[in-house]
Amino acid sequence: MYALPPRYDFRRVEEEVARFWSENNIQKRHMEMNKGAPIFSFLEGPPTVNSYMHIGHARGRVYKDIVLRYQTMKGFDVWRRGGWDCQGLPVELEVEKKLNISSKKDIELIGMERFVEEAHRLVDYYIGEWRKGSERLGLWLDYDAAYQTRDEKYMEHVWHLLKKCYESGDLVVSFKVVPFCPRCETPLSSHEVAQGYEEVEDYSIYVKFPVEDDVKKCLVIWTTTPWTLAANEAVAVNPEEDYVELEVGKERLIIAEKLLESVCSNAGITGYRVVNRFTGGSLVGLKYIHPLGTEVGAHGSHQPPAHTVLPAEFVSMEEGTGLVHIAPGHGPEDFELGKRHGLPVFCPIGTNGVFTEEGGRFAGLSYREAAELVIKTLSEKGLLLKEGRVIHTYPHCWRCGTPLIYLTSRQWFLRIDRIKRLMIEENAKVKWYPVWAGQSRFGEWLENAEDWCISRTRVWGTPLNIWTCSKCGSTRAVGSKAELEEAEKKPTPIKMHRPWVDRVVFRCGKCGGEMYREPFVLDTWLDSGVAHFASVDWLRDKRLFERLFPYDFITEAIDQTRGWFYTLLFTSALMFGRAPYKTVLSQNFVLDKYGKKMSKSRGNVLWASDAMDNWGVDNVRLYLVSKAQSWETINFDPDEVKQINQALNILWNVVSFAKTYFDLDRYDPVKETVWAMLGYAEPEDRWILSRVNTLIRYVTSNIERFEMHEAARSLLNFIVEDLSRTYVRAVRRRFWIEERTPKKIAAYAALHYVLRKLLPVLSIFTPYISEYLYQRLKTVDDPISVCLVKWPRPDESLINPEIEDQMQVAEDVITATLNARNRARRKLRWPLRRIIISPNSPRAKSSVQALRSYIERMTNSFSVEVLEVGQKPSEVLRKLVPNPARLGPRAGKRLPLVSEALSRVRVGEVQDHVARSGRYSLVLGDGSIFEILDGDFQVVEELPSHLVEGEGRFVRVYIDVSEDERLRSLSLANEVIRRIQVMRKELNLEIVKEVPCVVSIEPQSVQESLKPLIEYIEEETRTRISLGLGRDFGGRVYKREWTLEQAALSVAMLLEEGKNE
RNA sequence: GGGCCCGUAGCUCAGCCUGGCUGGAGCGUCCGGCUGAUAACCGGAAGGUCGUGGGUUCGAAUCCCACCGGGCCCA
Repeated sequence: MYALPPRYDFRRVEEEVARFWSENNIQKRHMEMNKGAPIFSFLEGPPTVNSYMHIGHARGRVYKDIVLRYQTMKGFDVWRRGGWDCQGLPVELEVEKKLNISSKKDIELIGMERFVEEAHRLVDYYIGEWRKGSERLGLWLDYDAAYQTRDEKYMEHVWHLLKKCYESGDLVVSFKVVPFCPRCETPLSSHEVAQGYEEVEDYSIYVKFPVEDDVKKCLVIWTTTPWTLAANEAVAVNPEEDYVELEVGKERLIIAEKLLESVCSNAGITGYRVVNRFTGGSLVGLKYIHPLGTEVGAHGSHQPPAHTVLPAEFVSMEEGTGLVHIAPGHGPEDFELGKRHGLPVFCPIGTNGVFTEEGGRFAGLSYREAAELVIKTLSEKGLLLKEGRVIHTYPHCWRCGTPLIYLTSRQWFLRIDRIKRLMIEENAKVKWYPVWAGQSRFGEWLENAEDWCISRTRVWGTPLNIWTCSKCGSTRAVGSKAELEEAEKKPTPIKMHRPWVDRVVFRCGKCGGEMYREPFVLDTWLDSGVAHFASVDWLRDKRLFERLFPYDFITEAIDQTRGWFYTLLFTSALMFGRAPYKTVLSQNFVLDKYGKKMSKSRGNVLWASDAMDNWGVDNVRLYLVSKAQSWETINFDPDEVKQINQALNILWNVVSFAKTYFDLDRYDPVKETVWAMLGYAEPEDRWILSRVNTLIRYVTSNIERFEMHEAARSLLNFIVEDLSRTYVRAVRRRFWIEERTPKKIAAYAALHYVLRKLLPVLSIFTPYISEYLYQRLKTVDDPISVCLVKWPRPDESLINPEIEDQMQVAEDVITATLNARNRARRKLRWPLRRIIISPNSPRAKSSVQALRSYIERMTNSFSVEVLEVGQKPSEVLRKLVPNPARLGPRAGKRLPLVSEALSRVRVGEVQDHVARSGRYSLVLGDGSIFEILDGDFQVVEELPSHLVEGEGRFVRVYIDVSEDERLRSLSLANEVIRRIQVMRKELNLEIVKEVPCVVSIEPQSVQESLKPLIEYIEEETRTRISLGLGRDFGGRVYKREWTLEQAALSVAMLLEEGKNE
């Protein structure tokens, strides 16, 4: 027997269900249940396996799972191969940590072989952890066939793409200023840079550049990176703007007119005089003395236009001095300007951020150390106008947090110009959720996208497949592993990873020289970016790809707009000329309870496994989904997760309640279907049957629109409000009926139907508890697991908007009645003689009439009286009260007499008379007559003492609290029943067990009044009652005494007959 | 500096697209009740300048503009 434990314990549920799934191979059967049906293809964005799954990852994975389960249940053959992103800087950093090393030099020291082996081991470990965690979370992907970006078969797709681009001219090498992380010693792509902006405090210095012909005259520049001054080659001005020459003491300073005030206040210049004014254009060509010319000797050989003023449109009048220091080696814009004017590209800093020999006096210093020395030197030379600090946003390495520096270096790029328009057009065809994520955000990003720097000077990654001849410089691209076999020198066995691939040497086809591999590895975003064709091994067999591509659905967090969403589109545009996905669901992050970003340094990271341990998989899943739209951030608050647990506990209780009575009566859901029992259905049955079907329709349409939170909330609301609060409350008494009446079975059928419809829908959100409960309710005709059920379709024939409307009114009546009872201190178990309902509208009236008996039942009233719309009960007393403002002046001292007379006359008569003739002659107590006019009085309504009012949205309810003997004894009987039930409960008796009881009540007269109701009490409590008789049964007795409103009650319950005493 | 999202009760969120009944819900708090689903459940109450200021309109939480605050993305 599948009895339900008394409380919902998620640990127990998860354990049992997980065992059931694994023993019956449910995951595989679920994934294969629609083989051959139309395909729904999903492309898994591969998580980087450098660490454990945290709650943010879990959120994303829950959305994936919900969609995949839904599409599966809808009947699609869902493609859901897993995938793991195995390479790249993040993994390297983790390996470094494990090996306790921290730089590229250290890697060379321990040897690349060892490093790469360790990387493999680390990846193996985390893949295992991620799979375990994901499966526990319920995300059912095809993990056995999961793609791994480190596999040679996978990497060959990257090579294939690059070779194609090499041949088409889309892959180019060039010198460029790129952002470097000096700690990781590798350049970052723009989408990596985009992820690392942080607010920091930096130097803010104003520096004087003396003009060569007139050293008292200085150009003033502003910079936040003093160390780049060592590589200064020019000063740029905006030729269109006006500049001024200031006299400050003996010096003359040149700055932009528009920035005059801000510079003077920032640099603390007072007492100046404007002596000259000219356009920026007139400054062009002016030669200046390099402020660090003597310290950095290389500048001696730099010929004009080096160290002169150049025109540049980008010079802004928003900040700085209007004169911009130009270091072509250290700034992208500087580089471009330098290229236009033929400036030397001077870059005296290595990729590790340390000045080289070219750096002269700064050689051997890190850029940070150099910055201080630069400031000191300038200060000594009298060229430092002002040193300050500024807080601004500056890009940092997205993985290690080191501030980036811009350096010139030789890098490999994928050119965007050929495909840019195509990408924009293709993106417009993609369905984005929400729309703005695609149109505004991604669209804007695409408009501004630049060439993609794909080379990285690291170790653990897909190697760049370009070999260059050491003699003549010609290059070749290698497109596959097999091609490596053609090499002149090669290791055995050949491996595609570094360092082995570096040992492959080709013979140059042009000059016969030796060709060595370009020592780069590739941006890891390129690895995951080719997943659309690499994950299905396109190179070896294109058939699968052709069935899946473009993918129906992908979903990742919003940061992937610039990451994976972008690189997928980029490579797909290059390879196939179209977008690789049709629908993108954008998600957002999980923040901590206080809205703070979770980070290891802050120590507030919540690991998915801890969350699952603490609050349960189902609770966490439902919480994450129901809290907000997927594209909004959520603050994770454990207390709120517990609320979800409470709601699921209510569902548990409902099933437990149902199951108890189903078993008791051997209810047969196969024969006693809702269709068979429909003729015996009560209004509440027809209502819940309609509600559940309306719900399914609503949930389905919300899922289709990716309004998952709305779907989840409507489910929760249905469980708590409709199913538990309303329906179970309504059918409880029917369930308690002892005989197997059709009306009871009709309720069983309705409840069984509702649960059987509900659980599969719920299972995509909370698979564990849904499965657990499904197991207790499924019939022999049902699939073995809830995960193998088809998505329920609403039974349109059961949808009945009319009864849903009517019930809304009925519930309103019930609430209003309970409200009135509460005020009148009339407990629900004390029956009411009658309630009177005054409806607000014809619709409310007809609803009340239709559900009259339901309302009687639920309010414990003998009768329901329905008035006309807006009508008051006839017992409402109407009184005339004087309006003293009007009557006072006229009646004077007679006012009390008038008041008294008004209270005596018949209200209707006075009203009619006044309405007809405008006046009424009032006979006062002293016999005199007083004329009252319209407006002299008001009509006030007063309820008689036996009526108490309660107000609802649709009705006003008056309860009649007057009592008679019959009502009183019934109330008493109910009090007795309740006490006996408490005792049964305390003894934990079986529901069906019948026990003998002695009930005695003081005073005797009250006990007498109970006599006719003994049978009723016996029926309700499954007891055999002796009233006030002998105190001993001669067995073991449980006895309790109670004080009721009007009497003292004592109940003795016989436990075991005939056992001693 | 530019783009996008958000700002409604103590907390978490609906409502806004398509202007109109007294701006809702859950949780929390307080009061009361109920009790064979029971570490549940029900009723009631308190609690809101709908971020601020303008504008459009007979009417604005809702549409428009500006500003303030928070977040994200880009410079």
